[in-house]
Amino acid sequence: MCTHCHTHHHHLTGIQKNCVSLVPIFNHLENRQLNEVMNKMNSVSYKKGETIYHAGDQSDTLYIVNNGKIKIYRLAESGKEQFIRLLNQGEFTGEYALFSESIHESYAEAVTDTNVCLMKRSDLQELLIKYPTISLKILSVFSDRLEHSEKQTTLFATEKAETRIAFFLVQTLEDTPSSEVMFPMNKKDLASYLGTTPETISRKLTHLESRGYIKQKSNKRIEVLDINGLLLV
Amino acid sequence: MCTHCHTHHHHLTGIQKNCVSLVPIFNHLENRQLNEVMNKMNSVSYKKGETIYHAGDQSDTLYIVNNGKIKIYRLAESGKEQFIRLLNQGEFTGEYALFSESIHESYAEAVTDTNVCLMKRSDLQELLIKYPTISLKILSVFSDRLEHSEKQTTLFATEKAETRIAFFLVQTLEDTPSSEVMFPMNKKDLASYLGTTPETISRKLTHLESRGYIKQKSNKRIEVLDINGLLLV
DNA sequence: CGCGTGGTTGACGTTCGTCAATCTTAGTGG
DNA sequence: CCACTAAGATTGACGAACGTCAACCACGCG
Repeated sequence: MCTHCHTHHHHLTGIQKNCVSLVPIFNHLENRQLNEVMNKMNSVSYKKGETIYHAGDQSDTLYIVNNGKIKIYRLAESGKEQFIRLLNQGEFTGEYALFSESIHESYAEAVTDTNVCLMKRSDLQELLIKYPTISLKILSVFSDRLEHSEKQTTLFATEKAETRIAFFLVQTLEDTPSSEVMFPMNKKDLASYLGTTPETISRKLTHLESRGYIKQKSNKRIEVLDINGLLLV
Repeated sequence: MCTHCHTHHHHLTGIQKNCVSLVPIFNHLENRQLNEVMNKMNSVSYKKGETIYHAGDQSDTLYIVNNGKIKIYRLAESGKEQFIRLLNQGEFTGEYALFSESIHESYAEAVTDTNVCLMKRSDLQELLIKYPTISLKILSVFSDRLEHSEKQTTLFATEKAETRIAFFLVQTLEDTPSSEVMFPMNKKDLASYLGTTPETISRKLTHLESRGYIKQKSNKRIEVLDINGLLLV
């Protein structure tokens, strides 16, 4: 209910600099333009577990993660939570509220202590008109997300739980140099991201291990032994 | 395999006019600008059943439906087809290839005889830089699609087949004035859109009818008797 | 009038969610 | 640093939901 029960630290200088210069959608700008963008930013901190926005909240703000992690999730009519994505440093949210409806359909919650930079919709729109290349960057991020989301939908619609888990492992592995997957979330969130339950994840991981495809090192760490095997599940 | 086995009708005048003036992403432009956009457009016709692009195809083109219908679908690793969306007049596709990767991850196929307008990526990007308000329109469409896709993912991940079908009926009903839903596709495509099978759709519709929520008038036509009932399924 | 495609129905097996009991881990306070 | 607690993860037993396969039906088209 309460979206304002967080620690405010407005107008911190130096912090906004990260939000702008480290972020893909802005970091291609020249120095003078970067400064202009920075001046439109505010900054807020949230403690672990605090809610940044609720479904149903009015919104006209772009949120950029300065440091920390934010999880975006939805609630189905049935009340079940569905994990959508984890935002790391430099990633943003608020998009739907910014360009279409002005109320949120999802929830954003700080997973760790988190500092975010804010920009008002009107300021952003001015910037987009003034520096059209920013739009191109955002369009690129959007189309990536769209692609990802549609792939995810197809995965849910057509594949069984074990396949979804195997795919998740392979996909997560691609982002790391090692052969070890480290879950960025607990099993409950992972389960809701994969459209299943913690129990099923446990069972399927055990099954994959017994087939020799993976080795469970600890609760959140898994070593992948046979990628090709996983992909054939 | 063959993306070129279709009837070409390049440089038709008058047709492009529709593509530009009827389309939400362009129709807010002034006359002089509309003309400029029009000059960058080409036009191609496809017969019913022809493929417009394949997953894996190289692409640098925006496709706008001038008339007819196009279905976008994906193939899962398992080979199962998953229906993504139906494009009607004025809607566009090609986005992912345009702003991120340059290869398609989905398939586009003409459902009826169809005429589409084309614009090359480089031309579009020039326009976006020159007229930044176009980007805002596209951003708005993208965020709608993203919203829809994420909602769909949540639906698949958390709700059972009967609920998904009920939601589809209610959602489709919202677009029409009457209390009758007319499927724009056959049961096979509908099933793949809803992540289930034709058999299950049959059974669930029968079940919903026996509960008095709907009445099946014919194969593709369903009258909704009790929306609230459906929403509680 | 027959043929074919698409839709329906039934029987059956698999997958997976649910609930409860147990085990493990991490965090807290003495 | 250890003991205790609470939260999370695992395992088992069970049943519900749904996909699959096959047989059958119905409608549209030549």
